[in-house]
Amino acid sequence: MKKTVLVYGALGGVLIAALKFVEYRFLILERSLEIYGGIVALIFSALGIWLGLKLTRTRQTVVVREVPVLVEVQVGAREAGPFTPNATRLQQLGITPRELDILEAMAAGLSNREIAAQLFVSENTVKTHAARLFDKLSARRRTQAVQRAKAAGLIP
Amino acid sequence: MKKTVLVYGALGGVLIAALKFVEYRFLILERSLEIYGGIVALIFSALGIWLGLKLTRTRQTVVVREVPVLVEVQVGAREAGPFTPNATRLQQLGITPRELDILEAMAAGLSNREIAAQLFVSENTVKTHAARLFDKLSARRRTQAVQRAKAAGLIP
DNA sequence: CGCAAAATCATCCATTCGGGTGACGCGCGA
DNA sequence: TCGCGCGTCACCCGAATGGATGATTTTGCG
Repeated sequence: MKKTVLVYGALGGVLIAALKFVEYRFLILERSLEIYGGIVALIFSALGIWLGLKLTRTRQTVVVREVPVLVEVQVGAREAGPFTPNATRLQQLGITPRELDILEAMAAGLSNREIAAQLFVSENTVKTHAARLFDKLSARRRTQAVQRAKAAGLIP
Repeated sequence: MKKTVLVYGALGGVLIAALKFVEYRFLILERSLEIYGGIVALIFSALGIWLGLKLTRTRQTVVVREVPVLVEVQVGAREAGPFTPNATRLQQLGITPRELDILEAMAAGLSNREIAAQLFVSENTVKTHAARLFDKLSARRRTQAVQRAKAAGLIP
């Protein structure tokens, strides 16, 4: 909600400026009021449309058609075997093996408590590992951490 | 669709009339140019924004023709073009377009508050959508929801 | 038009997360 | 042997999240 207000505020500012500008150029002409209004209206509706589109990008219409899929295609050269995390990136980020454990469990959608139970440690321990992970991954939430870890190739 | 066009047409007419009206009333006043222009600009930018949002909302227009799907494994989702969520599964789970929005934002690691800001709704709304999502995905946590959504091919 | 689904917003409450801090033990290498 | 990295655990506190409802508005469709 605050954002909308800000947008409108900025819009207002631009508007005033534009008005001042246009005003000086058209003030000479006599019957320019309609033209003036029309132009302003056009400009601003275009602007509005553009703004609306801009704000809600990636809103592509989903035209989906189900096609019978018989065989799964191994698209990329994804190895069929077990996933091996990118060791280079692991070292770059300074992520320890234990932290990787927590990361994987986290990506599986487990809560701290469940991770603790699975790894036979206390919930507090999981939390410290998690905190260090967030720090190293520059994440503030676990979903974000998972997302970045996936992007970095640390987890499948 | 035709209806909407008609509505827009009528709206345009009304606006023109309103413009004329306002014009005559303000023509007497001397320094009304800014006010007049401002009003017009405001109206039309608002209209434009609304229109833009409206137009880009035509998602889900074409729905699926159900085809028996035998095997369907979403392996290593290579970005071979824009991702299209599995509409069949979407319908099976009864997930609405808006909920999908929340799901995507959630997968991107955003907090409820951030999602609310991005989609221009209140945090409470995001929470209700999220709650319904958890219900439909049988998830208890957002990480779990994301994980299952990925597994179901709902998100990249 | 009128219904049903979807979307929006709200409130209350319990749980979970995340941040910060401090501490202890173990193994390894300088 | 000492320092250091790593793993472990604890406590506190504020913020975020999830659950349960209820309500209203918008929208799509017959």
